[in-house]
Amino acid sequence: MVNVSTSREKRTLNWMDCLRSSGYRLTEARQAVIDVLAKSDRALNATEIFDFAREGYPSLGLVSVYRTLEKLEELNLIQKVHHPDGCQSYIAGFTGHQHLMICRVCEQAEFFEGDDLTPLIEHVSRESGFTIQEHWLQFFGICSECNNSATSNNLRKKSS
Amino acid sequence: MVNVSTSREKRTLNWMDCLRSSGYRLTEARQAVIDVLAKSDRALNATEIFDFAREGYPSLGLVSVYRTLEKLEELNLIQKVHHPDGCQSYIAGFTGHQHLMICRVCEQAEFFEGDDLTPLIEHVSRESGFTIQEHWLQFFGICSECNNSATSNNLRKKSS
DNA sequence: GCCGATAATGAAAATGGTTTTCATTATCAA
DNA sequence: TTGATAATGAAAACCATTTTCATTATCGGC
Repeated sequence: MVNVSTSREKRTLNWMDCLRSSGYRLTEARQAVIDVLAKSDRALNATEIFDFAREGYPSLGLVSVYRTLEKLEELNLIQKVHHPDGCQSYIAGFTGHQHLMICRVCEQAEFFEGDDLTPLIEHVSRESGFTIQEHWLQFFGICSECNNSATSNNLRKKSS
Repeated sequence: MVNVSTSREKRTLNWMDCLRSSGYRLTEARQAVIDVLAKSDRALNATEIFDFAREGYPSLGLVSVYRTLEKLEELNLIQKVHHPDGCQSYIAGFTGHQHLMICRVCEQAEFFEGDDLTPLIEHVSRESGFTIQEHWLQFFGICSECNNSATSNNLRKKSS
């Protein structure tokens, strides 16, 4: 179990290095986007990133948010998060392919390792003849913190 | 392993019964949409459904497609399929919650049972303190048919 | 079988998220 | 410092979905 917060502070610098060493320029707009995303423990959509980033860099354009997201995803620094209603958001990736668990109350996200999935994949693959190349696993629920405040406080719930 | 094609013919009638017994009217527009979706072995998006359905019922409006999808989903007759690029499509559901395996070549979809997932959910839940309420699992790969034609024919591949 | 309340329809307009275009600006290697 | 060009922000374009609205079709009651 790896919490997203791990070494969140170094991440900003690390990402900028990645961008530079991939031949991309280091601009203020990109830094503003990276600052927001690298520090967040929940997935954010383009508009949210835009709003947060403009607090520190008001001249930022929404287009630059999309363009930066594109680059960061291409470099595997962030990954897409899919929501049941179809909306997309982005969260800092840890390393390689990981699975997400998302709290419906505070929206905090945690990664978990999915090694235990291998037997299922093999089983399904054998039975169906499918060659499985990629998988997608997300859990939705209530994190321990929100669980606790719910028991002590008996309500407090966000929209579904 | 349950193939989507199971009792596909009866499905159209069954869905119309469901609609009626839920107090919805039986209209030509709805039948046109249902005909398409009930017979498809792959997930279709609203525009695809619209195009296919108009072959048999040219006066159909796109809005009615969306409205019918809404009702069918509400009655748990179809389920949403999420694609890596974010687009949404719909496929006939079998019963209750099932997981999907989607062929990247022919787009055919097959359901598989996910009972084997329970230990993983319990494990993650115990370690993280998360109460897991819902999960989402999709596999992407190549189905056996497309696997075969690929080996015999060595190319033939759709866009990623 | 007809009637009438109203659910459902299709066309057009509105909306909202994302992408494209383009002239201007900023970055960074030489 | 300079110059090629990557990156920017604003505005327009796009595209899927939703809303609005006047018209039409369904189906229970007569």
